[in-house]
Amino acid sequence: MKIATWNVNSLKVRLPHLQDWLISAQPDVIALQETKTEDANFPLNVIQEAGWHVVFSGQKTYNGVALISREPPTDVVYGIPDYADEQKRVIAASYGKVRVIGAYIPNGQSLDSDKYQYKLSWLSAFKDYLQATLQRWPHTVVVGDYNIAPEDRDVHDPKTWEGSVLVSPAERAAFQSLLNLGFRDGMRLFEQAEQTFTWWDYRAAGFRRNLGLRIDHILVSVALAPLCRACEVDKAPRKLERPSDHAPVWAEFQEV
DNA sequence: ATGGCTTCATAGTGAAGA
Repeated sequence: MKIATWNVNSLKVRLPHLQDWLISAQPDVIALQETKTEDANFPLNVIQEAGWHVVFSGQKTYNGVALISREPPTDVVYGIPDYADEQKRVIAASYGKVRVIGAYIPNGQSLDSDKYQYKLSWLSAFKDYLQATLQRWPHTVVVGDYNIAPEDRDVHDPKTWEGSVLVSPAERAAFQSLLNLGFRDGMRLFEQAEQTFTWWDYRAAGFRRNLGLRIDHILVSVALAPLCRACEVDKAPRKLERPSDHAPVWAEFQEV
């Protein structure tokens, strides 16, 4: 079973890239973030006609998440239960015994911003949600754009990023507290090349110079981790014309 | 160099992203 995540930065713009990637990578489930599409405008027919199931939760201009799958989803849950949030950032579903949560964690903007406080409280609610999810579904993967680079080795130039969002001690502590619930950082289950990133700045030729961050993650529950066979970034879509600034990340699992 | 580029909403530019 292959589970992937991709911040597409507008599904409308990236639909051709997504269609190509679904064919070339053959994921069983892919979580999308930043669809930036109201549900009424979601390209449902295009995806269904290509043979996929899809559930989604979107809004105008910002945010928006979706889960595309080969098999139909069950027990679909939208948002974080009991956490009022107008921003469409979370969607979850089961595929057989495997629970998949797709998330677009807030960016935070800057350390002195209200959005940073929103990010930290959001992460607190998300943690409670993951804890409850694990109790019901031991085989859970939590994928998406976390907007957190967990360690300095996940940052192209830690000095440049010091004092910014995505790398602050509080954000990194929140990420660690998610792992402490009983998850592994999927990519860290395997050897990765130095300077392996999932996002590169559009500006200043960020991708060509590998000025990136590793902020898109696949968290694998401890029950599922022994079944994980690989976890990698696919940089190929980032090289296309008019790419998303994020690359897809995928993990392969032996059947549960 | 607090910019660079890209998106959306708009019909000039501004907000936001990371």
